[in-house]
Amino acid sequence: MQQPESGPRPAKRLRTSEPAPPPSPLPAAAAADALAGWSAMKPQPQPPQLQQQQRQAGSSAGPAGPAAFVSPEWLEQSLAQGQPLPAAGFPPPEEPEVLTPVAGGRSSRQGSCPSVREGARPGSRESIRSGSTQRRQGGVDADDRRRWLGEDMWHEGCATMGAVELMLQGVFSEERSRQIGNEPLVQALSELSKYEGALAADSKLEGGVELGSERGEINERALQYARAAASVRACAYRLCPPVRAHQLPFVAESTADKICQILETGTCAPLEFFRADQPVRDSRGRVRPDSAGGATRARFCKLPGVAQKTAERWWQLGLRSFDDVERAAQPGGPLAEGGEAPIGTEARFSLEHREDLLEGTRREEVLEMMAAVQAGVQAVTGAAEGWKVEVVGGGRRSQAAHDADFCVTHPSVPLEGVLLQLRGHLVREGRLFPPGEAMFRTQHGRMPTHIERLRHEHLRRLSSGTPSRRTLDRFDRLHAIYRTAAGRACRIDVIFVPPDEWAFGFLGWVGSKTFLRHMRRLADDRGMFLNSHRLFAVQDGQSVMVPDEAPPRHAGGKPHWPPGWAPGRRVEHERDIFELLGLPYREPHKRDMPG
DNA sequence: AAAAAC
DNA sequence: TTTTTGC
DNA sequence: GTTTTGC
DNA sequence: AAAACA
Repeated sequence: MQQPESGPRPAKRLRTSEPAPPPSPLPAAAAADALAGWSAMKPQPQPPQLQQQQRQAGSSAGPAGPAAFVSPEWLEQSLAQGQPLPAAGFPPPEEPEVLTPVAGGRSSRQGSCPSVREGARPGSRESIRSGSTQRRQGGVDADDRRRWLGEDMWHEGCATMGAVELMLQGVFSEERSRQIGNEPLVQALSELSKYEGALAADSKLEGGVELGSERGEINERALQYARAAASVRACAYRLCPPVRAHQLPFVAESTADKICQILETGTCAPLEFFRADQPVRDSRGRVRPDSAGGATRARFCKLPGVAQKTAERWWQLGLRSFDDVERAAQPGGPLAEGGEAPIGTEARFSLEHREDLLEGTRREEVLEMMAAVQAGVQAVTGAAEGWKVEVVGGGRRSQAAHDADFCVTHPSVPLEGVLLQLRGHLVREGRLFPPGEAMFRTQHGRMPTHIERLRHEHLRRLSSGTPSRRTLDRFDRLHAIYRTAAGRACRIDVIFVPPDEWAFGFLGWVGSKTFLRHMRRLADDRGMFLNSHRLFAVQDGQSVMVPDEAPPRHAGGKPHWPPGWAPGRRVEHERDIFELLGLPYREPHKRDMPG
């Protein structure tokens, strides 16, 4: 009933300090070490047939013309949407998906206590028993929480915590979710999130009318689907219809409906519209402006150097495939020099090398790049010992990664300027495509004074309540394209993290994005401020570092040292950050919340 | 926020 | 000035 | 009912 | 779209 990974949390060792990370092994050994977790993971097994069904649906696009057969689901969903749906996603109901009732005996109570649930729509105040009895946050009752989380992860506190904290008790592993049988649903919700994300172009003004969809920069729909996808991935039992609202965190009526449709038919209305490049409708049945071309625009966005704006522009020029874009970039075309919307250097390169870039990075390529970074920092600093180069990002969480990310540190060599030297070194060695040819961006020189800036930002958030623009981290970073020995082009990111911020930087670069959002929200709920550099709290109107200058806060913002912690102990490992936040530790491969 | 492309 | 950049 | 949603 | 808060 304890958190399986965190071990006996209370009886933690009490250390003073051990400032220096262990010296780094030779490149090859370091590589093997960093990737040790991979060997435990198996190559992708077969996705269930649900996915094949979905693929087919996507390929034969087009709205429902004079369809020969109309399935009940098609009719139902078309009516719900107020418009005819693309017929592709609604095959004749020859054989309804084999969906056994919930596995493993946990289903015993499923649907068997309607007394609480039937009238328990959030809309009806009936569901909230005058507040006194076990007022639960997040709408999910204790039984549902327990079934969702699974017995292994469940503990007393889970019954009453907020939804964000509850989510962070979960295990987010694609492998686990696939074994349970929920991964196709996760993929469908994640796909929806990506389509929404690709639309996020600032549609503030159009024809002088505020469309009001975007407040600030967060895309609420993409966020919502990402949360739902994460919630499903952590679900301990196989979901099968009917899925009730509030059966799992971040799934209420609307999402539960879509989940049921996906489980029953393999798809749902918005998914089919996106896949067919058709505009989707909002919950009130109105066509959402600028929502056409979801599938194509999301595909364009996969190229480094292409994001929402460029994807939308290409779509509006009538381009529907990479081949179209390539033709348009030929002399005389709209994307050529002097044309209507000339293609940028980075996008042009990405287009040319799309076969490499879209395939993702293979294990051996990650190892090759890591060895090159390791050798590079040794060469440019003359320090042969002590460098730590770790794989972070998706490559650390799972086997599949679209790029290679590395965090680099050294216990004693100052990191200032090393990034620029490394960059020059790798270009001279012919390993990086040079600036002007491909993506080649660096950020450096922001580390001096960064702590004071972060304190300032922390306080500004508190006082002004301004949504305030986001601040990315201030580490020296390189974002570029690496040329492997075999001549393949791979996206690479290198991040220099000072040793005293290692745990925070590592955590922030391992992700996942959705996981970090939850962690940072929890810190906020606790009255703290977490970023890739530090954890902060407020004391006497000052921004103070946790745990160096003040104890962490717990529920209600109360200062409290967790078991094993006392003034003087410093954050050295990722696990320390989980403990300060009162969370069970999760290995990187269990932080794979989909986005 | 800041770099780079425009 | 606009667009993209990370987890 | 209103605000927040990551940094 | 959902949760937390007022």
